[in-house]
Amino acid sequence: MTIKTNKYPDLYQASLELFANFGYKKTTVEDVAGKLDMTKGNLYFYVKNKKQLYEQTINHALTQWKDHVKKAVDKKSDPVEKFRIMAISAKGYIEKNDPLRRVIMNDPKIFTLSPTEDRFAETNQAAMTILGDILKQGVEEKCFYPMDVDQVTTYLFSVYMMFLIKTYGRANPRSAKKLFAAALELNLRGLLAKTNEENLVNKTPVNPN
Amino acid sequence: MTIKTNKYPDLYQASLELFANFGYKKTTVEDVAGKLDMTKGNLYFYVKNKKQLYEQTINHALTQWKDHVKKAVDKKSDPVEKFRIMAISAKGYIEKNDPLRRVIMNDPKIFTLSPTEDRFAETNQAAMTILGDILKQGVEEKCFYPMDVDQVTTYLFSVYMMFLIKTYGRANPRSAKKLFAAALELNLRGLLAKTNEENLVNKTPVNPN
Amino acid sequence: MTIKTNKYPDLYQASLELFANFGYKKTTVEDVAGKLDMTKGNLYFYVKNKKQLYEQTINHALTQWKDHVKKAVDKKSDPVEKFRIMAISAKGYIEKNDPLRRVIMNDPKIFTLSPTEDRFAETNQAAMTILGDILKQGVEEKCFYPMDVDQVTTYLFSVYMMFLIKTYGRANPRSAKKLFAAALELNLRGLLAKTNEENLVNKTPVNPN
Amino acid sequence: MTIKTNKYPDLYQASLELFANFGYKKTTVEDVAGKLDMTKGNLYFYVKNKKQLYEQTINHALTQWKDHVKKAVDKKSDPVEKFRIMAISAKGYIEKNDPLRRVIMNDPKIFTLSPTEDRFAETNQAAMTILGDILKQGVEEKCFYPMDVDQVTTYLFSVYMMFLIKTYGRANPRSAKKLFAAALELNLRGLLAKTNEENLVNKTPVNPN
DNA sequence: GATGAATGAGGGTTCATTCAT
DNA sequence: GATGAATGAACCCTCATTCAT
Repeated sequence: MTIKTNKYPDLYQASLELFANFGYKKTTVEDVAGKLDMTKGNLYFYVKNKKQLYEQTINHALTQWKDHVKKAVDKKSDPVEKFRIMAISAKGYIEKNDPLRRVIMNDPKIFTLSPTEDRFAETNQAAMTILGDILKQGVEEKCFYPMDVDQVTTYLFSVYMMFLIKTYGRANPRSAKKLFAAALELNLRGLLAKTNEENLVNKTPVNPN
Repeated sequence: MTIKTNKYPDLYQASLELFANFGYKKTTVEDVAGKLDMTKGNLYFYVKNKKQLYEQTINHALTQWKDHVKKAVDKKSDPVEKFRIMAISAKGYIEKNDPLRRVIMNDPKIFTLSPTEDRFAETNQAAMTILGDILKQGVEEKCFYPMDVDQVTTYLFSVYMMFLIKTYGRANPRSAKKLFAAALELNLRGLLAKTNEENLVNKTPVNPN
Repeated sequence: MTIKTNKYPDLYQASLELFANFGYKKTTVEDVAGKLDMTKGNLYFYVKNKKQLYEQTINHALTQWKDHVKKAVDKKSDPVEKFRIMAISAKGYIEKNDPLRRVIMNDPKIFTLSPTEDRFAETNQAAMTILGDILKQGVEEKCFYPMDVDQVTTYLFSVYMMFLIKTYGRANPRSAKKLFAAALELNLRGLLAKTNEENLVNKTPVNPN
Repeated sequence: MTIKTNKYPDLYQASLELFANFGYKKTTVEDVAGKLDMTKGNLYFYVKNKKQLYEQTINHALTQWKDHVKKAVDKKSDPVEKFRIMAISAKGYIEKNDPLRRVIMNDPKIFTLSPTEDRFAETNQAAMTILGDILKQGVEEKCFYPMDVDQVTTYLFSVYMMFLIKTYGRANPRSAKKLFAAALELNLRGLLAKTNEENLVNKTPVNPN
């Protein structure tokens, strides 16, 4: 009795890699099928059309990313710590998941600020909530300055995403690291209430690997 | 002697609008020719191929944007003022130039952090220099904290670009304005040396229109 | 001993409706299976292939139509009466059996005059015989003019079929009724021996409902 | 200086023949292009898509048929003569234009009684008008019985079309001829006012070739 | 400068049919 | 009897690019 194998994980992986390497247009449905050792026709048994294959693939990958960060953040209790660990774990994940990074880089609309035309609204919202909760907590506990949490959340989320996407995997990693550190410092400087600035002293090492 | 009318301005405008509306792939060479009341064949007299048409068009538009900001910045002398006016005039320009904004939104690679594969390296560099000079001056005059100017320049430049692109033209303008103000404050808070924080009081109105 | 339910009646009905609505080409085997709450694969247990499914379905429906007319005709004895009742009952049946009508409308080859390539030769022959017998009887009894019965049978049969198919179910029913009456009158005028023309006075009402 | 050759006549002919031989579905756009010694791509320069190619082709052919009949009818003045010559010339044309006949045979919807969904409404209307005018004239001149001209026109038109289409080219031509003669006689018998029945004596030979 | 026509290389989709379980 | 999966063969249509005139 064989275990019915769920083909979607493989499917999403193959698909993500191809879209990353060749972009949406140049990736053929036949390419994807070929990588899975199945025929074009059969691929259409699992997926409605090329566009949907693409969106499902990305959604799957984004969800995994978000879950990974969420898990890391939940281990800390201090907002500043949470903020740092969030930034670091998001960075760590995308550093190692190059295909996802490249796909996003080619399709900037994946992170839109307008929920209307956001094909991944749900996933993106869930991810933003992680950040929003940290800021909210920080403001309540007075370690962050009293800000308009929603606005700052939106801003920081979109900025971080694009920043991570564009920074890693390219140029030399050393300069990427410095860039990341500079950005993190700048933003934390901005966030902190003046009385708390001693927090700028780095408690969590930026690059844990 | 007849005045030979230079067709490129019209060409760039038509092209930009179409690429903005339909994206690179869906915009056909015939669309562009049609908008200019010429035939496909004739368009190839002016332009080598579709890709080059696209890049020339964007380069043209980016250069105009940069010149507009440069002109505004040169009118101020104080670094904080310069920083503010830079942010505001860049924002003002893109707010009114929707096609450019939409084109960039569809092609995130227009602003790359790696100069290697940057098709608009020259123009982007020139634009970044404007920002870099402001920061450098600010650090020298000790109104900004002593930072790694190149890193921060790179970070802020890319972050601002993407932020502007994604924010304006969509959602309601009121929320865009608030978002912009929050971002500007956050970044200035981060930049300012502690002794200068009274500068946070807004001297230049954020929204001059 | 379980009562094995014969699935063919349902199968034919579902099939007929789908072919009527979408035509042969656009009706997929999966559509038919779906309407019967079975899978494509299982449908192939009952039917050899799509083409055969189509032909069986039509043959089934044509046979029922023919039987209905036959039954009505057999109740009369006078040829003129028979002719009229034949026309009327055929019309009545098809008026109420819209799917059949639409299928025939989409596939004119169902009624071919050449028996060679007639996929429904047997059924069509049986139907034509009903008409032929009426004419023969009419000629023998001298109420119809002395004609070449086979030719006229063939002509009238095909003409009536196409006429019924094309007339009913569409446009407004009132005009259809008038059209039918005009056709019937024209043909009866043609058929009648001159001495019998008083028969044109309608004994059987054209529209008995 | 070469004369610019209009490619449409060849195009329509090639197209008509292929659609006649293989039907709409089985005729490939590539088949048509091949027959014209051009590429698929170039065919799309002349024609929007397959469906439109088909409809233009048929419309062209129907129009030619109609014109041919119209020309013949216009040479006569007596309604009975006109009626006969109309029937005969229509028959003669379709007898020799087998591709058109076969195309129509495969697509019964070409002659619809409902103008709504008639893709060839205009052409069909023009053709019906020829018949309608004859009947009207005949009624006015009292050689036809006083009928509802519109109804009878519609009936006779659709009946004749289908009859011609289905009769010729198939089976043996001898039986076709007899069938046609029988039909014509039947219909004329029906049309004639009683006082004019001597007209049934055939003045125009049925088969002039 | 301008045009109409031609080319050719794809790529996405659909579906009838089969078959192991 | 029934199912889910797999196959494979078509076919339509798009478009960037070229070029003779």
